Amino acid sequence: MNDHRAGPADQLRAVGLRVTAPRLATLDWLDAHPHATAEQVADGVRRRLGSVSTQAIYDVLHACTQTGLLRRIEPAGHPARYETRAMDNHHHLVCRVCGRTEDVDCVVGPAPCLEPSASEGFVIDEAEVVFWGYCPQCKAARA
Amino acid sequence: MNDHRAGPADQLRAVGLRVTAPRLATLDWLDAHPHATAEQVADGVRRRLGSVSTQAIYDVLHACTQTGLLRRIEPAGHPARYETRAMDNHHHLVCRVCGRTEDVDCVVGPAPCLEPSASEGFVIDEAEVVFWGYCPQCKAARA
DNA sequence: AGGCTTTCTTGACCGATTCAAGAAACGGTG
DNA sequence: CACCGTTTCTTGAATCGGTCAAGAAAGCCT
Repeated sequence: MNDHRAGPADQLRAVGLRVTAPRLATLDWLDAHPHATAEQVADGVRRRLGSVSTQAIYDVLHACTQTGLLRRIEPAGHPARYETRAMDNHHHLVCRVCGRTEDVDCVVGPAPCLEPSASEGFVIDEAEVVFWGYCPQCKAARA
Repeated sequence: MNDHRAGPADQLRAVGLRVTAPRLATLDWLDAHPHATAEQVADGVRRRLGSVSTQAIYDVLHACTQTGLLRRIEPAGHPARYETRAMDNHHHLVCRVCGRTEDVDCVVGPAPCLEPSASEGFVIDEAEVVFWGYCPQCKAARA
């Protein structure tokens, strides 16, 4: 009834998507490897299923993103990354060099910087916060 | 001595870049048309100078971004945009449909959401905030 | 099991941007 | 003020991440 702690198959059914091997493998892989790129997901899924087309991976990621099962993050200058933590709007910490991405929970209480001063007639529905910096590895590599 | 209110030529000299027609035209155009894409900059520059290679535009934008004369914004799913307001870290309001971008001054006092809760060993040097929504035109078009 | 619809495979294609080589232009110097 | 070395611009090809399109295969409702 609820999709809290529901397996990937139930999650898919809950949003009206068919249950297929590429989709299950993608959701499983992303649960274990958050913030993976499409290419990394493809690698992981193929390791489990054998041959799967690149297009299928993109289709799966797209379908799951649109239905809210996945969240897509697109850090400037890096390929898009995906994560299963899609419902809460937490933020991200991104390495400028390698693109490594980590979760950051909301900083200033529940709703962070939402509500800008002047909105120019825009209808705003999301405030995205990205912290930019250098991960430990890349920081060490440039010294 | 200071580059406050200095013309584009002085700004270029101040950061050690040669003064060339494509650079002056680019900075002028962006002063008048903030948040323009590379293509829009190319159009504007060509309107003033005649033929200028696309690569030259990218080189100019790159050089000026690296030296701090320009700031590059890269909204997910849209081509990069550039602006001359590079020094203060204000934020942006982006239309999901057309990519139109507007400035938003800092919301919660001077330093907004900087300093995340857990930083995973990262060295953080910037907090980027993007407000996503629909501009008046695109909002009207989908009704 | 049948049949409609969704999803996957294959392969071409795309936009935005970058790389690489040589020609042209800037600007400090004699 | 002409020279020369370095920076910048031109030309043309290439790259990356991702999308489009058509048909084959598979899911799932009855």
